[in-house]
Parts: sequence; C-alpha cells; structure tokens
Amino acid sequence: MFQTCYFKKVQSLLNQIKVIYPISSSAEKALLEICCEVRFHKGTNVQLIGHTCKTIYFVKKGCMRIYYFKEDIDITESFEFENYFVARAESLFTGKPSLKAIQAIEDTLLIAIDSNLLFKLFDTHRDLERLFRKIIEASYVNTVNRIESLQFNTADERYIHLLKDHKDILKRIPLKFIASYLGITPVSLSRIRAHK
Amino acid sequence: MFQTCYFKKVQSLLNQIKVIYPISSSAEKALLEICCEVRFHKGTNVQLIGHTCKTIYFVKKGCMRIYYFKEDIDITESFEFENYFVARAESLFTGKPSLKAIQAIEDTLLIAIDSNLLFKLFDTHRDLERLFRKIIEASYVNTVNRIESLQFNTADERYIHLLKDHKDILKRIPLKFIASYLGITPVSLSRIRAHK
DNA sequence: CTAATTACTTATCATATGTAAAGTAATTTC
DNA sequence: GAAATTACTTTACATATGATAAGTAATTAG
Repeated sequence: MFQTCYFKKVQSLLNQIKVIYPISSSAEKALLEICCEVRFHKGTNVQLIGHTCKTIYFVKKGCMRIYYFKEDIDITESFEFENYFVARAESLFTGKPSLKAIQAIEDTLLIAIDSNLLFKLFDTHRDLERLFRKIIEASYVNTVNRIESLQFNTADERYIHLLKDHKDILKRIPLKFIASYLGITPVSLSRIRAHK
Repeated sequence: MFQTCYFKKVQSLLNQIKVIYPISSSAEKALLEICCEVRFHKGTNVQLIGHTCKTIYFVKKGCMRIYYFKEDIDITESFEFENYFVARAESLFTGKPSLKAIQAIEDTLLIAIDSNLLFKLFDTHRDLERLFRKIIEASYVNTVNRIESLQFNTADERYIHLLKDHKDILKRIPLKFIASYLGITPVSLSRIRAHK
C-alpha cells in the first residue's frame, strides 16, 4: 500500500530510467528505498558552497542551477530542467567540498538520492551501476559539447544556440543567469539581444 | 610464455589501473586479450573525422590531441599525455560518427582497446565496468573544470594555469595547438607570451 | 497601492582579442 | 646544405566585450 503510493511519487524518475537503461524491478525497488521527494521554493539554496556533495537530485518539476562566485561575481555553471539529474560532479566524484552551490530557480520538486547509499547498491545491483554509468556518460558528452561552444563560438552564436536547445529558457530563467552561463556580462547580453 | 611477454607490454596500463581501481587478475587477463599495442609517427591521424569511435587508447609514450575544424580553422579540443586514456566521447557513447580526429603530436606508443569488446566484458567482469565508470567520472570532472576556466577566466589566466598543470607542455606541444586549446588565435597567444 | 528593490537596457569609454599582412626563425625535404 | 615549408612574432587596424554609470521597467515588500 505504502509502496504503491511511493511508486507513484517517483514515477517520473522510473519513466526516465526506462529511456536511459531499463533496470530490473528489484533494482527499482532498491533504488526507491533510498529516494525521497523534496520541495524547494524559488531562490532556495538546496546545496551550499563548502559542503561536500552527497545527494543526487532528479528534477521532477521546476528548474535548478549550479553556480559559484568568482571575485564576488555570481556565475551560473549549468541549468537543469525536468527529467534531468543534478549533482556537483567535481565534489561527488572526488569527495572534496564543493566551491559551488545548487539553487532552485523556480518552485521546484525534486527526488533526492543519497549518493553513498546509491554507490553501495552498485555492489548488489549491477544494472543500477550501469544505469548511472550511462547517465554520467551522457553528462560527460554534454560538457564536451559545451566546451566546443565556449572555445570558439562568439557570444552571439552561443546565445542563438542556447535558444534553439531550450526554446522556453527565456520564459523561465532570468537574463543575468543566462549571461554568465554564456560566459558574458548581462550588459553584453543586452547588446546581443538588441540585435547588435 | 606469450602471456608473460604480453603482460610486460601492457604493464604501464595495469599500473595505472591499480591507481584508479584495482581489478581482479581474471579481469586483467580478459582486458589484455582485447588490447593491442600500436605505434604512430608524429603527425599521423590515428582516428579520422567522420569515423565512429570504436577504440579507446591508453597513451604509453608520446602525446595525442583531439581536434576538429571550424570553418577551415584547426581547433584542438584536448591533449592527452602518458598514462591517460583518449577517446572521442561524443562518438563513443552515442555511436554517431565523430566530427573530430585524433592525432599523434609526437611519435607515440598506444595501447588500443576495442570498445565493443570492452563493453561486452562489462557483463562478465563487473570490476572492469566499475574501473571504466571511474575513468569516465574523472574525465567528466576534468571537462567541468575546463568549462569553468573557459567561462570567465581571461586568456592570460588560462595560459598561466595550463603551464602550471603541464610544466613541460611548451617543450612538447606547438604553440598553434596550445592557442586554439585556450580558445584564442596564435597571434593573441604570442602577445600574451610577450608579457602582454 | 506605494515605496523599495531588483532586473534589464542604453550609452560611453577602455581594453582584449580578432584579422590581415609582413617579417623572422625553425624545421623539413630533397 | 640549399630551398621550401611551416611555425612563430610583430605591427596596424577593426571589433567585440568589459567596466562604469545612469536610466527605465518589472517585481517584491510593507
């Protein structure tokens, strides 16, 4: 009874998993035992700078950003929308405290997965390990493509490309966050938007 | 007898694996059965643009770069030196043809691993899958850090930082490759080096 | 609803980097 | 070893972006 109810709560996660790499029902069961649903209001810092990343989030509703400060300037490293996973990789995989924070950009509904418990499950559920290997591979591919974009595309090209990839991004994300994500100042983004 | 000899050839690979994630001797044995040593002369394109990536290389001696063309301009995406793995992730993990090439920058000695055979071994040797998960995780962390550098560091800062990380890079890599890796033109790199 | 704050834009000026061209140095080829 | 090619630097000029400041629009708080 409780299980049925709980399955419902993580249904979006289970659906997404099926797309990435279907896992056995026993692995599903083990996974949802270490999941819990959490809600955050717009603007809340879900994970703080200086803390070591021990939770992987799945975005059920809303959106998030990872950001940090460089000389007092707030820089958005990445955005994550519905059906994507969020974690500060450089802390999660090294065990070192993160210099970055995770923030809810909208009122957000997340599924939180305890990473230490997850890594332990890898010993008994190899399909879970494979699933997360594939999730990491996909994230890795995304960052490699992002480097390509930052390396030699103009700010203008990067802006156009972002709009293509995320058609609703302007409706959901403040321009100041988009600017630093693109590697430019808000002033410069304004100029680009004014059709240069 | 043959085995002993072969173990010797891949010893540098096995040593490096021990640092990342020690695997069982049966996994080692299975792995080296799908490895082969290959040599390339300086300047050789080891993998060509348009081909799908089906080989993971381990650099035993020498160094490599991944590069592509943007509007006829040669852009170096990454360098790989001794004891690191090289593959074009965006092709290896998606199965799509790569728009990038892999080139030997020096006379280079590689250990080539057939990726399809490797992925098959993951079914029977879970420690191999874990090892490569950790290798991917480490690569992912590297690219995330590189994004941080490209996003808001000046070209000058990126150059200084690269020299710190790779003290011998100037002796081994032509400046034109370093320039595009840093996201600038060779002319601009010359200016920076002339102490700006 | 008003005041205060935050977000965004516009303008001005300074600067870093790109482009093109020419010159020098180093390397490769025969 | 001479000629050819490639690599690197320097210069001059054009342009994109940064920094600062001021103005307008939108949001939030009381």
